[in-house]
Amino acid sequence: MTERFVHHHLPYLLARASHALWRGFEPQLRAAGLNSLEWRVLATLHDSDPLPVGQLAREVLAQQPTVTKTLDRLVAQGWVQRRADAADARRARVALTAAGQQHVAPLLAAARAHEAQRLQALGVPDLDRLRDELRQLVRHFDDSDAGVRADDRGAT
Amino acid sequence: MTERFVHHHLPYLLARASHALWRGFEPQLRAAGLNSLEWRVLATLHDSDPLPVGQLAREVLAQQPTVTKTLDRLVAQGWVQRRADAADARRARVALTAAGQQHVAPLLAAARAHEAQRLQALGVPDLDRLRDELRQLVRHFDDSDAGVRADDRGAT
DNA sequence: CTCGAATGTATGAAAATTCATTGATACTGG
DNA sequence: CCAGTATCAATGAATTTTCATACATTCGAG
Repeated sequence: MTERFVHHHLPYLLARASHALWRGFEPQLRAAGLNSLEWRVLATLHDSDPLPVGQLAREVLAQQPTVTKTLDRLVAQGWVQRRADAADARRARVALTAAGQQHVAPLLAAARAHEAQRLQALGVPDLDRLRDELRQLVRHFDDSDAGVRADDRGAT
Repeated sequence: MTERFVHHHLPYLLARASHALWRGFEPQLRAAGLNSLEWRVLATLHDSDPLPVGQLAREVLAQQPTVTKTLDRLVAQGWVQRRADAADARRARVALTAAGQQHVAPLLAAARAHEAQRLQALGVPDLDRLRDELRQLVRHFDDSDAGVRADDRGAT
């Protein structure tokens, strides 16, 4: 073999890169009383319309029961609320409370600062292009995988 | 705000991209009796020299006690072995057994095939450049963060 | 040498996640 | 309408991960 598997394998490289960039931020999350998933939930909700649990789970890359229990904790803290969905009684609509907004706001600023600080002096020539490519990749698969799910429904 | 936080934030974009690319492979892992971390451990070890537990933990993006317990499971399955380190009795040297090699081999092939299949027909112009940039980013931070750790040692 | 600090891994209790399933509501064809 | 099926979220038991700490070994100063 010419080089190690894990250095070719794109899903792993992406995860490594994510982890490397993020490294060092965990203490600030801990200080705010959040684990990674709770942070992703709050960060996702802070500038989103109220989301159903299942969709939120997909956005934070977690499974639905995990998110349900994470929400239980965040609701208990008073940072999140579940509202009824007007059109569908099975659905919950999840949103931040005012306290939740206030709690994440400084963390969002800190996360942006942390990212900027880590990226500067990094030799990647065109970060904006990188971001665009990643967005494109994510969108492509999110769309086509959703298509597959819909096909399954139809075909069954 | 012009766009959602999570669509700007590079660590999150990278994680999303990793997840999107990888999606659909989990059933094959399940079929092989592995969870994600166990898979990463086997994939990392299969083309590596025997690694100490701590270094392995960094490579698979997990914490040391998590890896210790994952190794216990993999050893119990007969896929991994811990050997003594000649130079340092505190260290374990972790390596695949022959059975472990045989167990991962088809998964590695399947993972490569899965990646190729997902990437084809994807509109990212230069995937090799993307890979290079990610490798560069990972290496930069792995090195500089290791430097920080060493500095800490010295300064304390 | 020897003592004190540092490092590498393991361990145990607590917490979070996962898997499988349930309960409740919505949709669809007849 | 109604029955059958699909979807959404919650639940409980089992598994995994985490946090804090312990144990053993190595390192370094004197």
